[in-house]
Amino acid sequence: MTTKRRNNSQDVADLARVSQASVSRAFTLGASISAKTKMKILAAAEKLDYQPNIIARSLSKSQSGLVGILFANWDHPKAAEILKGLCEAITEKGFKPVVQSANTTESVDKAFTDFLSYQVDGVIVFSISPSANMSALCFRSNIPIVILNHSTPGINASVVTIDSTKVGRQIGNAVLERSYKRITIISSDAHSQVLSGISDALTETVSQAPETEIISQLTGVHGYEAGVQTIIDLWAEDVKPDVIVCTSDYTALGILAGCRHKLGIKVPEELCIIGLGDIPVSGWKDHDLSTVKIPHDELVKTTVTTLISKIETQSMEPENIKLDAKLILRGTIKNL
Amino acid sequence: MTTKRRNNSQDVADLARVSQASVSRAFTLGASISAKTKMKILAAAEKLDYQPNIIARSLSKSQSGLVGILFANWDHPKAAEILKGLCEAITEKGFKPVVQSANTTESVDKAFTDFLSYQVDGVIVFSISPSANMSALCFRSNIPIVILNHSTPGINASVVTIDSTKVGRQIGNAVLERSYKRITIISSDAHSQVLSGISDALTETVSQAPETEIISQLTGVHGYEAGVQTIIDLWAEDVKPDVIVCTSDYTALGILAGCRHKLGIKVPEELCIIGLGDIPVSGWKDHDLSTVKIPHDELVKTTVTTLISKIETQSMEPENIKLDAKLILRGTIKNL
DNA sequence: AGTAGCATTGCAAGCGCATACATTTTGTTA
DNA sequence: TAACAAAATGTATGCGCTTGCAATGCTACT
Repeated sequence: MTTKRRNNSQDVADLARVSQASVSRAFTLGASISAKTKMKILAAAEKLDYQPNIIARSLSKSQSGLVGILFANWDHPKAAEILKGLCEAITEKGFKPVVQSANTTESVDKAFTDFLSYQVDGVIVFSISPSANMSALCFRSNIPIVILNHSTPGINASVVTIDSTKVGRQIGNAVLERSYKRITIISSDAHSQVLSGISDALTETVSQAPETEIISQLTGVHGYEAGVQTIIDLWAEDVKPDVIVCTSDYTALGILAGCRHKLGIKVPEELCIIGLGDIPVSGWKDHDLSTVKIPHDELVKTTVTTLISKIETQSMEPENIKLDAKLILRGTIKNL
Repeated sequence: MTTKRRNNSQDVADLARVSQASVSRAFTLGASISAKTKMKILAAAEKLDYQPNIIARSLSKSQSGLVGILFANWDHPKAAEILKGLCEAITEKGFKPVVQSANTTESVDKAFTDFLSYQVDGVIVFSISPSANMSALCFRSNIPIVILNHSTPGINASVVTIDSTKVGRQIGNAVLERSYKRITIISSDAHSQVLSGISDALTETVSQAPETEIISQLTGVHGYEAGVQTIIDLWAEDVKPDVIVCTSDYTALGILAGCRHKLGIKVPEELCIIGLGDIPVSGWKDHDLSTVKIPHDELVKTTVTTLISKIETQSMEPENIKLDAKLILRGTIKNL
């Protein structure tokens, strides 16, 4: 079967008896063309199944209309929601998202060179940071980068995150008000921007109250099962905080389950548990977990808006944007 | 700031003192070029941050290397996993995924025309079907379509789904073996291919056993809260099946919670509950829900493989591929 | 009627790369 | 060493579109 060529603007031009340039103008918003010939051209285009070839347009305008999304953390509880938001916002701005999955250093670099090859007009990175090399390369190539939910110093890119310092203070205050004393922090990712923000602010806040202290900080604990095991281990080692702050709801739920079903620890009387993320399950009656609601939607929109504005103004100035998250107090912390 | 042009193959050619064509060859696998000049060119390219411009390559080869993904159902419990799998498999095959979100008829059509404009080499559609118009247009344009997890008759596209008929029979047999008699089917999406397959096969299977029947079939019930409410309503109306088959785990979990916490119905003694999807929560001790494990990974890989092979062979022949799903019996059905 | 001034259209030159074809270089064999 | 095949390289054209510039058509005004 001979693959028949798609119709191009010349074909339309021939049918409509105009020049190829006029066809181009008919499909360019605000171009100089009379209503009459435009009609004629659109009719011809319709007849020929013609759609402008964006690849060719990209080439001649030297901008692709493509935005690269580098998505690292598919296990994030809101991964789908976030990616959906990114894609929709990008589309709405008249760009198209090209999605790459990557989490190792090499694959991230590979993804970036691919993006460069595809002439993306900008890049959004979720939950990971590009290498210094790549961010420098993008900088040289005038391709703005916005990083969502992660941050590495010394990188030439804008960053959008929650204000984890504020969150840390809020947690600290909530805990103090309820006279909890001994705190343990459990996180999955030691290098998380969010963790260090919360951890620092929490430390600072509680250190001002007598007899209050952070007795331990565990890292690399990730997921429900790990949570169950962790609380069992802690109690076995006689490390008994009365507050556990967890940078993941799943882990927090595991800890909660361990307390209730394995150890018979009374929550919130004996132990207060605070998660992070407010995944739907956390709100279910069965669990009723105190947690931090992260304004994902807002984060996502801000990320896209920031990137597109940089693309359009050709600005490579890095910005650092922090949005407020909200502490939600449910059954796993004492009522006041 | 004057945006400096990215270096192109001519720049590299000049630096390496070769022709532009040779540069092109240096970056084309299997092209006729000596190792020596190739080295020279790659060195020059390195020095100039040069990467071949894929947009230009696409134009001259008239194939973009882009695969459109039309993603409709972001609420699917495995949405992230599925999209990740699609993106990674596509990338691995040397293509790039362009993701569009769409669920209304108009937005789907819009997404398709966008895909056409971007000259995608193929399209994957998740959980929705393109309009007859669009699928015909793609057919005319030689752009193969593979639909994952959905199906509409009379569409010129390939389809990859689970073999829901088999699942229906398995459920039917499991239920019969345990002497449950009265069945209710609850689904979110009345038009789901999966639902009708299961429903038909289940009906057929149980109809061969005396006194066994499907007493009711509810549609449009979606999510945990809806599940809770549904079971309450059923009992209030005195509609009391002893098996509930649910085409969503979330809904099934809601029903389970309603039974245990609101109505005091004993599961699995008085009521058997079977979900669909095997989301992680279903496996947790707290719930231990019987369900159907869908081989998402395999579905995804098959989808991509099928599409790419069609792209490469220029085949527009629709295929209908069905994969086996596995019934997982846990605590919400009686042990044998 | 003549013409300035503007809107519309056509013409042609790229955008960066691939590739058919022509030409040169290399390697092989008698 | 000559002669020829094969490999490497160069030349030139086209992919489908945008856009600067030139040519044309139209309107209104003197």
